[in-house]
Formats: sequence, C-alpha cells, structure tokens
Amino acid sequence: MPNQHAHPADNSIATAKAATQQCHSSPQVSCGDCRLSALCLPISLHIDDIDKLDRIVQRGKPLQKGDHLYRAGDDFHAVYAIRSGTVKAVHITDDGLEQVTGFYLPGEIIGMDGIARNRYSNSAIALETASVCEIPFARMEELSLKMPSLQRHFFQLMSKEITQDQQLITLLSKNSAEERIAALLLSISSRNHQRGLSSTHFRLPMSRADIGNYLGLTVETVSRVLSRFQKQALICVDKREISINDINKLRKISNAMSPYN
Amino acid sequence: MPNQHAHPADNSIATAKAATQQCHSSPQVSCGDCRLSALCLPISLHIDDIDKLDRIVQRGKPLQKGDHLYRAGDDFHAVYAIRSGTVKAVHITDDGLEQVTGFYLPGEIIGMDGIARNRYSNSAIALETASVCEIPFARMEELSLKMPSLQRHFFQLMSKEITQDQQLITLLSKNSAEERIAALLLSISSRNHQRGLSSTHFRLPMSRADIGNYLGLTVETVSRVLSRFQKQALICVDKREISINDINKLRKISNAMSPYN
DNA sequence: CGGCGCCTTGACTTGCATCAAAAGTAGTGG
DNA sequence: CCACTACTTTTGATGCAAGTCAAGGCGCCG
Repeated sequence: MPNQHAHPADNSIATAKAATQQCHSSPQVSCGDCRLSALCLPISLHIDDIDKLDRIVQRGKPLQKGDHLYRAGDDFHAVYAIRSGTVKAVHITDDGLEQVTGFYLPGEIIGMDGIARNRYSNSAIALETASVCEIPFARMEELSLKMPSLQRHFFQLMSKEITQDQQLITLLSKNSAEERIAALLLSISSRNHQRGLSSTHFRLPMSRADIGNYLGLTVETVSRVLSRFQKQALICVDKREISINDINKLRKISNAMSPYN
Repeated sequence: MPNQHAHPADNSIATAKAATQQCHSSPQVSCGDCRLSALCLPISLHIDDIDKLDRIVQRGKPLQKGDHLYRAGDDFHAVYAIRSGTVKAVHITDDGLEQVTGFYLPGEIIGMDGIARNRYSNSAIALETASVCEIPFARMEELSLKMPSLQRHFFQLMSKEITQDQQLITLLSKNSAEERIAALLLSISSRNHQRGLSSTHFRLPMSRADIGNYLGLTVETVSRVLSRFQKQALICVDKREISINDINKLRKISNAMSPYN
C-alpha cells in the first residue's frame, strides 16, 4: 500500500495577483464570448439566458500553483469552472493521507461533491497558475428553476462526474499499472483534443506523485512504466512533455476508458 | 489482476409476479406513508407536494433474483428507489468484464448514471427478490422546476453518489484487502442501522464473488479475510449471515469510510 | 443419488511496493 | 553567476500481499 503523506503548499486562497500572462482568455470576457462555453454551458441556452447566467458568474479568480481553491470541510457555496490551468481534487482520509480523485482541465467543473452535505468533501488545489469562474450555487439553483435547460445541464454535469468516477473505480480495481497509465494518457490526450489542442503532444500538468496517487500506484512504478513505454517507442517522455507516437497501441494496452474523456 | 467473467443470469425484466411475500411495505402504500420516505424524499416537502410526487411514481415493480432492472445502453428514462431487496450496479468494460460499482439497499436511489448521456452506463441487477419504485425522470425534472426543495434534493442525491464513489476510489487505491472488507461490512452495518435494522447481525445479500468484484479482490481473498476476521473473533460468519462482535476493532482496521454510510 | 453453484483452504507465483541511492531541476540569495 | 538547499525523477535490488491454480466441502435441487 502506498504511503504518500500530504505536504500541501500551504498558501491560502490566491490574492488578486494576476495570472493573466498564462491565461489565453481575458479575465473580462463574458460567458457568451468564452472559448470554453461549449464545454461548460448548455448548448441550447438562449442568448438572454446566457446574459442572466453571466451576471451571477464571478470571472477570473486567479490561483497560483499550490493555492487552495477550497478546502475539505469548508462551507459549500459555489462550484467552479476552470478557465485556464489545472486543478486537482483531493480527498483527505481519516488517517491523513491524500487521495487525488480527479484532475480538472479548462472547461470542466469542480466542486460538485460539496452539494450533498453543504460542505466540500474534497480540497481543490491548483497544479499550476490557473484561473477559474466561480458559480455561486444558491443563485445557480434559483436560476435553474426558471431555466429548464440549465437545470438539465447541471443534472448532466453531475451524472457525468458519476460515470467518470465509476470508470476510475473500474480502472483501479481491474487494471494493471500499464493499463492505468495508458488510460490516463489517453484521457488527457482526448480532453486536450476537445479543446482544440494537440492530442499527441502535451505537457503533463501534474507530478509523477500526483499521477501515482490518482492511479493507486507509487511514484517509482509510474516512472518505470513511462520509461518502459518510451523504450517500446509508444511515447516520448521529456520530463513532463509527452508525445504520443503510437496512440493505437496505447489504446490497446489501456483496454478501458471510453474514447471520449 | 482479477479476472472474473460475467455470467449474468439472463432473465429479462421482471414479470408482474408478486415479490410481496418478502416486501414488508405493501406495494400500494403511497410515498407519504412509506416507511422509507425519510431516506428517499426531501424532508422539507409539503404534504401537497408529496401528493404531486406520489402521482408520478410507479410503485412496486417486482424483480426476481438475477433480473435486470435496466441494462447498460438502454435509453434512460427513469431513476429507481429501492423499496425492498438489494440491487447491484455493474459497469461492463470494453473487454467484457463486469465491474460492480455499487450495492443499493432499500431507500436508496439507483440509475443516476444515465442522465449524462440519456442512456444507462451501468446495468442494474437484483441480488434477491426486490421491489422498486420507478421515478420517470422527465416528469421529475418538470416537477423540480416547480418545487425548489425537490430540485435541491436531487442535486444532493447525485452529489452523495459522487462522494460515495470517491470514497470507493480511495478505498481501492490506498487500502489493503482487510481494510476494504472491514469497510464494506461497516457500510452495510450502518445502512441497516439507518433503516432501523440491526447493525450487528445481518445477512449479506451478495455473493463472495460480487464482494470481490466490488472491492477489486478475488473470491479467494474475500473468503480468506472473512475467515481471518472470524479467527480473531471480530465477526461470526455463517454462510451469508454475519454477526459483528467487535465493531470498534473493525473500525480501527477499516481506517476509512465515514461513520455514516 | 448425482450434478452444480458457491465457498473454503492450501501451495505456489508474481506484480508492485518498499528501501536505497544517485542524478537531474528549480529556486534562493550572496 | 555560482553555491546551496530542496524537490522531483529515475534506476536497481529485495520482499510481500494478493493473485493464480488446484482440490475438496457443503448445501440445494431435480
């Protein structure tokens, strides 16, 4: 059993120092104009409705690497759409270990675990400079009562989170180290692709330790498997830069996780 | 890596043969009078609202052991409240293996994975004679637009499913066989307790194979661990009957999964 | 009675964790 | 710009928990 203790960079929530140099979209852009709206908004939303939604969203909260977006146990009041950068969700176990339960890329929504108990059950930590849009949940709920497509969208987002978690469960309980890592690489690849980025060349936003933690493996195993993949010429690894050379073979190895996400 | 192939008892959806002999609550009882309403309904629901909800719920669908409630890939149209008996949710992987992603006891809701893609991503299979209430989702959605507390309740149910899945993820990726099995026993114990049943003596509704599948272990390991627990006088095992003798030591072993559920 | 699931137990194997050490990278400050 | 510290990643050697293979027991039903 891995034994990776938590050493959170204990900075508190980001000050208003700008993260804009890395942020492609201006922090002022409205939901209607956001490049990512196709991912985080219901497609069917009428233009007037987008305006209404726009008015409740707090745009452009900047985070530095290691900053907490929220902490497990904090009162729940909002979910967050990632605008740029990457955020990880970690569950803290009773005995103080961290379990990474997900990585959230631009266009994805984090924080829905908090709804059940009105308090976040995970902590969310930026893996790199990031900015997020805060969506106050109470106001979102109200708005949902008037906008059926928004309500439906939220139900769908949450359901998607459930199916993703269940895929991870399957991965953890049935698959070998190689299969897990292949699946993660493919997942990142296809999520990049969805946002119009390269699906074959990208930079991993997370450390080997985070990958291992997420996949239930040790750092050493992650490193060894990546080396092995490289030796087989499936991928090229240069620190955190990854090039996928033989995506089909990688798919065959992973043997899991559906083509989308 | 375990390699448990699927041999589903391939009966189709239950015919109207009564399951009532095992079903404590009469199939005709309304939501307002149901013993389980505290578990599956929002507490704050006004009596008139319960009536409205009551009108859309299809009560008492009976299932025999091995029957499918729905199958992965079926069009999604409803979620189901378990009324009596036990149902498992299984995810079928690309290579045809089953992964059990949850066990659903009376008062719990199954089927929310289907919302995301408008099609069930899991199959639901009765582990014993069971009856369920069907909640047509489209009508539930409509009703939610008029009843804020119902909308909220559904958000909470889904969020709860998310946090539970994340606990399972943690269990699978960080815990030993003994820890996993202790956690499952405690989970069942406390869910029984919530419904007013004994928390120390109960019958496991699922086979060793299902337990192993759910927890990412082989049948042999499940059996060995249960024997070991019995030798240490933590529990008594007689086939599927379980008595918990030392719940505190069991908690110390499990080292995970919060006291509730 | 005989056959079929389900469960248990034992002997052996193996994939990944653990332990250890060193090389590579990044950040800080003199 | 280099020296110093601290972290991340890689690689190797070794051990163990859980998987695999195999055999036998128990309960159930036709």
